[in-house]
Amino acid sequence: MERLRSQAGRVTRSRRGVLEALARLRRPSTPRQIVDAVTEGSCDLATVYRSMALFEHLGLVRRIDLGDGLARFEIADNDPDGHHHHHLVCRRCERIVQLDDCILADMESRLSRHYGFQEITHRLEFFGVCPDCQRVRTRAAGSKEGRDRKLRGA
Amino acid sequence: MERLRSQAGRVTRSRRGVLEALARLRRPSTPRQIVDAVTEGSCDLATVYRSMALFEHLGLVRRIDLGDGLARFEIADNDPDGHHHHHLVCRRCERIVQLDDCILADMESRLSRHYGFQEITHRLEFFGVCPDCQRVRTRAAGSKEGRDRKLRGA
DNA sequence: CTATGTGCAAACCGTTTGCACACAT
DNA sequence: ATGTGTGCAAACGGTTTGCACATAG
Repeated sequence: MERLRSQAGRVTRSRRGVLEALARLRRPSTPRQIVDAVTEGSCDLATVYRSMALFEHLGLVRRIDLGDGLARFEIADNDPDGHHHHHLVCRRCERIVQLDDCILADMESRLSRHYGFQEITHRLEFFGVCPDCQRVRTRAAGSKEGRDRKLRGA
Repeated sequence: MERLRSQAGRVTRSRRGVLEALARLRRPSTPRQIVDAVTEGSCDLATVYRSMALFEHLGLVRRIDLGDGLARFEIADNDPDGHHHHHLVCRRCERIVQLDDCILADMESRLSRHYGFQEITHRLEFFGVCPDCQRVRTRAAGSKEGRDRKLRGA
């Protein structure tokens, strides 16, 4: 929030609401989920998109792509840049596990050496069926909110 | 093609054309690129989507997600199932390098043991700036076709 | 007071679908 | 002959944008 103030951004009710909502959700969330989670007053979808663009730019938020065509965002509350993580996502319910270490740094430097590419980054997600969903043959076990799309695995 | 015939699918001009086009392109291609590459006669976008869905189901084609919101497909000419690969994609031009070994199998089994997830798969892509594009400060070096969207890196 | 942010509605764009016609078998 | 596939155009759904109004500074 101070980050905003100092960087020539205005602190509005919407922006505060959106950021609080995202913090409260405490998981990678879609713009739709975010508007629904805003408590005081309401907030337009367009505003969420615009805020997310801004926050991402400021490094307050990270965009996650799970390959189902929906944008997801999560708070980048860890150290600003040095740290990123990947996810283990249940194909049936919404469960998402954070994986906190990433072993791909040396992979990247090897690729750089081998192919001459620079500024290499990566995108890595794992998909599977979580323990709860293994028990319930058919459908999601964990959460109650409506499923949107099936996640296609790698 | 025989795969189609045997599996209760009809061998039509469109399907042949689409598959040939994809083979000729020899890289992960968007539906748009595929229609444009069909030589004999023309083919509707909808047909490409339908054919890709079918071919993917038959294991003839793989769907690639590079995170720019466009579907891409590539021929799955390698062995049907045991083999998959990842990509190293230039953020500026269309260059895509195939990475032929995947070191994540044991990572998956570790995740399975640790979190209890099953049927684990993954999605892994690397992004960077290819050697040619490093020389040309501003724009794509390699190919001539119009850029659609910038690829957001991991 | 004024520049920035917001809501609303329309535009966009890739993808999917309904339907009547075409064609492989 | 007939059931499957195709083109066309409309529908869809997430995201983006234009514009007039609201508001933080």
